[in-house]
Formats: sequence, C-alpha cells, structure tokens
Amino acid sequence: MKANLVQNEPASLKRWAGVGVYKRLRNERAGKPRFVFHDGPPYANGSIHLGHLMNKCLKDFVVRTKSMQGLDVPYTPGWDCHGLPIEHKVMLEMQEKGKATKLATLSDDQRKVVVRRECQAYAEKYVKLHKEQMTRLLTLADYENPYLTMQPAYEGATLEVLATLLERGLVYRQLKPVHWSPANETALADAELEYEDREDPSVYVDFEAADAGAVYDAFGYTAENTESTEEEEGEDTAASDATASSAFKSKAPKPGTRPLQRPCFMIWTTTPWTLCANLAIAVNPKFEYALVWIDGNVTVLAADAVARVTAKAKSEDVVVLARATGDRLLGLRYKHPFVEGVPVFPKEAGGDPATCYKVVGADYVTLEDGTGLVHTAPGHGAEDYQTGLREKIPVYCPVKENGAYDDSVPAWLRGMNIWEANKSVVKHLRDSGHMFFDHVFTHSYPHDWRSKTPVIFRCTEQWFVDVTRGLVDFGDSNKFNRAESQVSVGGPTRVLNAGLTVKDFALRSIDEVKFVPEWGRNRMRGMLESRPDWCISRQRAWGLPIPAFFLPTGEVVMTPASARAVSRVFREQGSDAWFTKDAAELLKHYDPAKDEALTPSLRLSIASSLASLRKGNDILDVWFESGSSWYSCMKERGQAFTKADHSDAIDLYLEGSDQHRGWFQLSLLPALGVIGRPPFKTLLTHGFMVDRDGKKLSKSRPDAHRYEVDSLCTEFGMDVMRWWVSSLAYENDVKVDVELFGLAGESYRKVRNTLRFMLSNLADFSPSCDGSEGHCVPTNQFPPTSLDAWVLREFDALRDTVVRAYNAFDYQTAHKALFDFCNTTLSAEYLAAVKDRLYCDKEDSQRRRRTQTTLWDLTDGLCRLLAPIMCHTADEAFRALLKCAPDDMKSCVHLEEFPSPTGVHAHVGWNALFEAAKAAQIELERAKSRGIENPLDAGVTLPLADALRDFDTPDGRVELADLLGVSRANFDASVKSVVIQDLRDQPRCERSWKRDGTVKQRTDGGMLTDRDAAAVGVA
RNA sequence: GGGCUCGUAGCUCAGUUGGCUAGAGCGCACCCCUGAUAAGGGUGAGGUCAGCAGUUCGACUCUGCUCGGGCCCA
Repeated sequence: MKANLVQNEPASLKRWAGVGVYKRLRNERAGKPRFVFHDGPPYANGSIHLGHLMNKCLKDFVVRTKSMQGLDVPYTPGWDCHGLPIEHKVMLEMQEKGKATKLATLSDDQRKVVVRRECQAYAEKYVKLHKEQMTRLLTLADYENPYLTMQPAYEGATLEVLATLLERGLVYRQLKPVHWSPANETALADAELEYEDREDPSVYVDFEAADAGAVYDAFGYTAENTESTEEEEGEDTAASDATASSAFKSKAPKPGTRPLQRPCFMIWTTTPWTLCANLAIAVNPKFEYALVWIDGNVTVLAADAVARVTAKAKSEDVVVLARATGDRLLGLRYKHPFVEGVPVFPKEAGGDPATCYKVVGADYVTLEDGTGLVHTAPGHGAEDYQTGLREKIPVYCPVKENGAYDDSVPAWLRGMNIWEANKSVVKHLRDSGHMFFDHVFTHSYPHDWRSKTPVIFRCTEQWFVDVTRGLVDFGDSNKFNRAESQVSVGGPTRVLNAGLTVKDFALRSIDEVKFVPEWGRNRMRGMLESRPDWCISRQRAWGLPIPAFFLPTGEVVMTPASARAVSRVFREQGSDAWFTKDAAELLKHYDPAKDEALTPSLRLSIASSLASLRKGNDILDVWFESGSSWYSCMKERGQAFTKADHSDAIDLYLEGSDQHRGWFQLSLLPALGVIGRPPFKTLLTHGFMVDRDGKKLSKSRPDAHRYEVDSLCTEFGMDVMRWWVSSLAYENDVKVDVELFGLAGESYRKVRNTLRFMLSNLADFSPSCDGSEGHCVPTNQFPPTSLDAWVLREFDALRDTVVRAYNAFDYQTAHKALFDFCNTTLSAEYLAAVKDRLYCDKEDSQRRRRTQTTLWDLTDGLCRLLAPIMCHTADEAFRALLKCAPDDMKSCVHLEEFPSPTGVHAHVGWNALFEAAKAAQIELERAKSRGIENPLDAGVTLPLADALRDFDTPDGRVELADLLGVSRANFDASVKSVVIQDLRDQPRCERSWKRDGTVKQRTDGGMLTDRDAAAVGVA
C-alpha cells in the first residue's frame, strides 16, 4: 500500500470501471429496500469548482453509506442544459466567429434552430467535462445514463407536467409587469437577478391638482376664507410675523385662509422614465397628509415627510397650512405633468381610461422614503399593477422589448431609450416647473445576471403558474395517478379541495417534510409566504417551447390535450421539432373536435384549419424544467408516487441553502399541482464556501487555479479532499483555504499509516478459522481481560457511532470518531501495546495469533467504515488485506456492507484499568526527572482496586505492562498510589528490550527473557 | 431595508433542558523512541465563549440591541 494518491486513484478508478461497481451494486441490491436520492441538476457550463466538489462529495457520502447498509440506492446524476447562460455564451461565440450576419438572413425558426444546435453542442461538451471531473471526485453514480433536461424524453415528460397543471386550471396567460432585461429582450426569473448598486436620479415631482377647490375642500377649507388678492402681498401675515418678533417673514397665508395657488401632489421616484406611464397616485388612507406652503407653492405631502423632504431641498419658507387623513384625498384628480389627455391604450391593457389620473389608496405606501404619495404606473411595477387591477386602471406599458418607448408617448420621447429618457424627463420637468427637487441617488437595483445590465419592470403577456389565486382542485379528469391523488388529498386530515391555493397548500405540506437542519423549514416558509405567481415564460431560443398556438384572431390555444399531443412529438423528435415542423405536424396526435377544453366555436375553427395556427414564441423558465425532475427523471425511471402514506416519495434532496427558494420550492409547487404532495421526504442543505476571512469566495482570487478540481487532485489527492469534506460542519458556511487541505492531508495520513501498520503485521496471517488452513483464534475464546477483547469492544462502539452518524448525515461526527479511533485507540493505545507480542512472541503462539485475528477484524471493519469517505484508500487497504492480485476484479470494498458488531465480551474493569494506567503514566512522566527516561527502564506497581482483581494474573500483568510500555507491572493491595521501580540496573533482553526479571544469558550466549528464549528455541 | 443563519483557544469544531476549574483534535513548544521511521509515543502552554445591556442566586447557554460574515429577497 503506497501513499501516492495522485497516481493510484486513477488506477482505482480504472479498476472500478472494470468491475462495473455501480451496475454490480444495482444487481446485487435488487429487491432490497430502496433509498432514493435525487440529484439536483447543476448547470452545464464552466468547470466544476469547490462548491460542486462539496456538494457532490456529500451526495456521494449519502449514496455510499446507504448502499453499505445493504439498501438499494439508485443514483442518477443530472444536468440542467437549457437557458440563457448557454445561449448568451453561444451568441457571443457566434458573433466572434462572424456568424451573426448570416444568422440575420434566416427566418426566425431557422435562426433558432441554428442557435439551438450550437447550444446543444455546448451543453453536451460541458456535460462530458463535468462527468469526467465528477468521476475524478470518486463519486459513484449512473454516469452512463444521466438525465439531461434537453433529452427528448425529459422534454416530453416536462410538457406532461405542464399539461396536468393546465388541467388543474393552474396556468394562465396575462399581461403583467415582470422583470425584463432590455439587453437580452427577455423576461427574467427572480433567480436570474443580481442586485448591484446603481446611481439613478431621485426626483420629487409636483403633479398639479385638476380641481383646486376639491383639494382645499378635502383639507377642510371653506370658500369664504379664500385669500384676497390684496392679502397676497402679505400685510396681515407680515403684521402677525412682526408680533411674533420673527426675523423671517413667511409669505404663507394666515391660518384658515385658503390660498389662491393651485395645489400640487408631490410624488417621489427613482425611475423618471416610468412617469409617462403614470396613471395614478397612491396614498395610504390611514396616514395624515399635510397641505404645505413651500416657498410660494402649495403642495400635498405626508405630514411626517414634510420636514425630511423640505430639508433635503433646502426650502426656506415652509408652513403647514392644514392636515387631513389620506382617505380624504381618495378620488381627487390631477393633471399629468407632461402627458396631454390620456394615452391611447392598446386593447390588451384593459381597464377604463376614465379612471386615470386620480388619487387612490394603497396600504403599501410607507413613510420611510419619498413623500407618502406614490407614483403609480401599473405597467411598470408589481404593486402598481395590483392597485391598477383593483381600480380598473389600464395596464399601460409604452416601453418596447428593447427598452425604447413606443409611439404612444409624447413626441419628444418617442423611440428614446428609457435610460436616456431619464435625463430628458428630468430636464423637461425642471423646465416646466414641475420638478420640486432632484438629486443623484445610489441604491441597490436588480440587474440581469448575464449581461450585468439593469432590468426594468415591464408589462408583457406571459405565462404564469397560479400559486396565489386559483384553488387546487383534484376533482377533475386527472390523467396522472388520479385515484391515488384523491386518496392522498381527500383524507380527513388533508382537505385539499376545500379552497387552498397552491401557496397555502405548499405552506401546509412543508410540515410533512423533514428539514436538515431544521431551520430550513422556517426559511422556506418565509420564502413561500412572499411568493408571487410564477412567471414560467421566457422569450429566447434555447429552451423547451411552451406549446401554445395562436389563431389569426389572436386567441391562444393551449389545452391539456394539445399540450400532451406536442409532448408526444417532443418525446419522439425532441423539442427542435417546434421550430422545424408546422402546427399541423406538431398537433398530429391532437383532435380538436374531441377536446372538451375548447369552446364549441374554437373546436370548429381549429379543426377546420390546424395549419392556420401560429406557433408561440415562448419557452419555459429553466426552473420549470428542473423543478419537474421528480417527474421527468424520477417518475420516468420508476418512482411511483402512488402510496397514500408518501412512503414512495423521493427520500432525499441535498443542495445548497440557496435552493430553498430555487429547486426545492420550484419542485414542490408543480408536484403539489400535479400529485398533490411534496416529491421529497427530506430536504438537506449545505452552506457556501467562504474564504479564510469568512468572505464570499472571489473567482478572481490570485490562487484560484489551486482550487480547481484537477489541481486539487494533483496536489492533495481526492481521498484527502473527501476526508476534508467529511470533516466540515457543512450546514454553515465553509471556510476554504489550501492550508486547510494540507491539514486534512496530515490527518488522512494518520489514518492511512494506521491501516498500513496493521496490514504489515498481517503478512504471515491467513484469516480462515479452519485450524489447518488459517490462523484465526475464535473471538469467543478471547479472555475478557485481554487487550484484544478491549479493543474489539471499542471498535463495536465506534461502529455504532459511525453508522448512527452516517444515518443522520452527520459526516463530521463520523470523521471525528474514525480519526480518534485510529489516532488514540489504535495508534497510541492498542497498537503501541501489542507491538511487543507481534514482534517477539513465537510466530504461532496463541497470543500473537489472537492479536492478529483482532488486527484483521479491525482492518476489515475500518476499511468498510471508511469506504464511503476515503473510497480509494479503503478499497486499496481492503484488497491488501485480502491479498488480492492486481488483476483481481472480484474484491472491492464498495460491494460490501458495513461490518457487523464483533460482540466480543470485554471485562467491565477495563475502564478502571485505564484510569489506573493514566495515573501511572503521570508518575512515569515524573520519573523522567529521576533519569528513567525510557519506560522500558521502569516497572510499575498499581494499587489493587476491587475492579482490577481479575487483571491480577500473569497474563493480565503483561497486558498492563504493555499498555504502559514498561518492562513489568503488578498489582499490590498494600500500596495506596502508583509506585515506579527503577530497573536500569537489571539485565535487558537484547531481543525485546524488556527488563522483566527473567532475562539471563542463554545457551547461545544471548541475553533473553524466558518468553524470547522460548520464541527462538534456546534454553 | 426584510427573512433565515453564523461568530467558543493560532486553526477546525464539541459544549445536551442555564449550574463543578469551558472540552477535543490539529498546529506549536519541550521530552522519549529509533523494529510503523518522509513514521511512533509522552508532557505542556494557549480562551474577557464577537461587543453591550437585561432576566436570574447563577448566562457560552435565555431576551434585546450593536458590530462583523453568509444565503435568499426588496
């Protein structure tokens, strides 16, 4: 057994490939209870990094530990292949290669097909690279048969999930503001956003009231108290100021006097470009608002915002004239600062144009920022949109896909890019006197994670999964486990048909899921509570098309049956068919005449001409694809999800804690919609890698190359890295540093050296218990007071600890127990004690063979317990133990199971003996100052406690002497504490170096103890 | 700004329902061994338990705030 992991690990890999470990395990475990673990698909790009390494090693620990408990543990690795990151990269590459211009000459479908071919090749390349790298991590998985989200069968299955959700009425299409990337011209998922600081204009804008009188009425003025024109010069107010002996003369009208000015509503925004889509101002009905005189203007502001806003603008003459609660302001109308009349809204905007430009109520209005009056553009904000729906305000979005205005805006803005428009709008507002105050404002703002450009809220027609509104209903013609769904959802404790939204359902269902660590439950609950409907459509080429068709009239057709029909085509031909086939071919398995989801008129018009249908341009959010993997991968491969008690759900998902919002949640939602239950039983999360200062790992760190998988394998060996991963408190952040790998290497070597020492002492030993063939001493013949019985009892305890820790996914505890056992129990205690008998007892003596039997059991057991973690080293040691020839393909520790307890009985006095030995050790240390530096120069006498009486035999005294490393030991009831004898004047055995009192000159002239003389056969 | 989470010796971590002088391993220092030797054994020195305040007879443990990280959001 050699140390060189760098050379030998690849040899192990080759051997395992030859053995076909994964396949053989499947065969041998067939029919055993299953443990089903489902791999979350990493994205198929880049090289795998430390984050992958920890994730994949932890997963491998699960697979191997469960497998070594005799369970059947199938494990299918997967990759997430579609999506913007690959498409983005491919587009850049095509541009660099000058293919972009050629692309532009193609039709839309042709262009997408070309791009998709490139994307597929790209994804395949990285899947292959990842497979190789993950294999190099020594992980055990069905790498020959992985799941890829771009496989035709996977694509078809994913559309079946969509079809079932359609059946449940949980999918809808609607104009709605979504995060939109103008740079990539697509809607973005929450997960595709990054928040970065950005500078924007912060503007306080005055919107003139349409009816001044109504505003003054709202603030309690009466018409009689209107300020007279003469008074405007301020004679009265000047007088009152004088009486107040103020140096400053406010020009504000005196209290109760109604000013002549037309009042304004002051709003605040950091997106001036959205002002042309402003259709309402929102106030909080509960807040107090003030009518304020500010340097000659009369403005409405939240009372609590007056000081802050006017101080910021350095206003001089600020007087609160009157106050009113927000509900008094509702319905007041205003004039848009630069849009004349009402814009011409497109049909799909809906709403009633007559509702525009008035003050509405909204409880999300706060006083932390701004003026307490919120600029509301239903086409450009989530909350604005909700308010708009309630108030029947049109959903108006004058911004095109590319971030430029359309023609519905004032002429001076038409065609302008919105970021440019920010400046123009600010200038326009200043010039027209509507700008109260503006400044540059730095805030955290969402950016497109690929292009790193800012995103906007933009209203577009998108597909949604209904999480928050429609009720889950399993009473319909569900094609998938219909009966079982009803069983599982209709029971007395789980009333799912009684008006639960998917979100409510999700919140309830996570109570049935086990979370490791437990706080994951709260975290996920919090995330679910704030979850909006799920926008599942994207406007790109590289993805799974949403099988929607449009009639020439603009009506959309996507029914459960039509989606299933397309699904069949995708299963047969892959989703490229969407771009290469026409509607009639894609719907060849579809009979609209029999589709009850269609209205009778639609049934007729579609049946008459399938060819007139236009294919939709949307693809699915990649999260929908990976979130369907419980079905598209696991159901496809035999996971049933049919038992009412959920015992056939997937046992475990294990990912980083970011997946509470990502894959875990987005797997839960479709599964609840389709099968009415979570797809998983346990969710286990790990933390993230941070640097030695606890900061986020930077990809640009100067020593980044040392953290690449290849160089880690070369520098440390994978078994060391795996040993390191097993040592981590992975549920929290994990500090990473090359130095730490070095330390893991040190402790790895300790374990390896222990195994190596034991193996080297088994060279002349055959394990068979058949007296003629092998040398085993049956363990039931072990004296309870022997070191061998003691160490096997310790090993049984270790086995329990380790297996229990493995079952709890607590690899750190297993790691620590294994290390402590090798380092302390074996290396410092047992092995140090039995060295003498291994070296000096007669080769075939009962005592030596008994110890070798023990060594064999220990080595075998340790190899098995270590196998899930250091899978190369354990297998190498295991094969060395069995004295396997290099070409032996049969023996492999990874086909074995954990050891059974040895059940050896050890004397109850061992603990007391160790206590006594500890005291002796201290005395021996003290004796060094008296010149007894080598323990073999010492003898020890221990007080004879009752618990130790059974050890007071010739054999027992030798066990004690060997444990202490001294030449002789004995017990004496008459001494109170440890006594050390100086034996330096006694003869020393030249073979065993012991001064045990039997040393004398033998017939061959050598100085030997009785034992050694017998061993070499002299008298 | 919000939700969840972490902060114990130089390093990695334990510390059970609040209760003896806060533990382990590594590393370090010193010593032994030289038949596990690019090994092995022994001994020892290291901590205002992030900070502040509170509850309590008693707080590393409970509560609040502050500081510094992480993930996910806004």
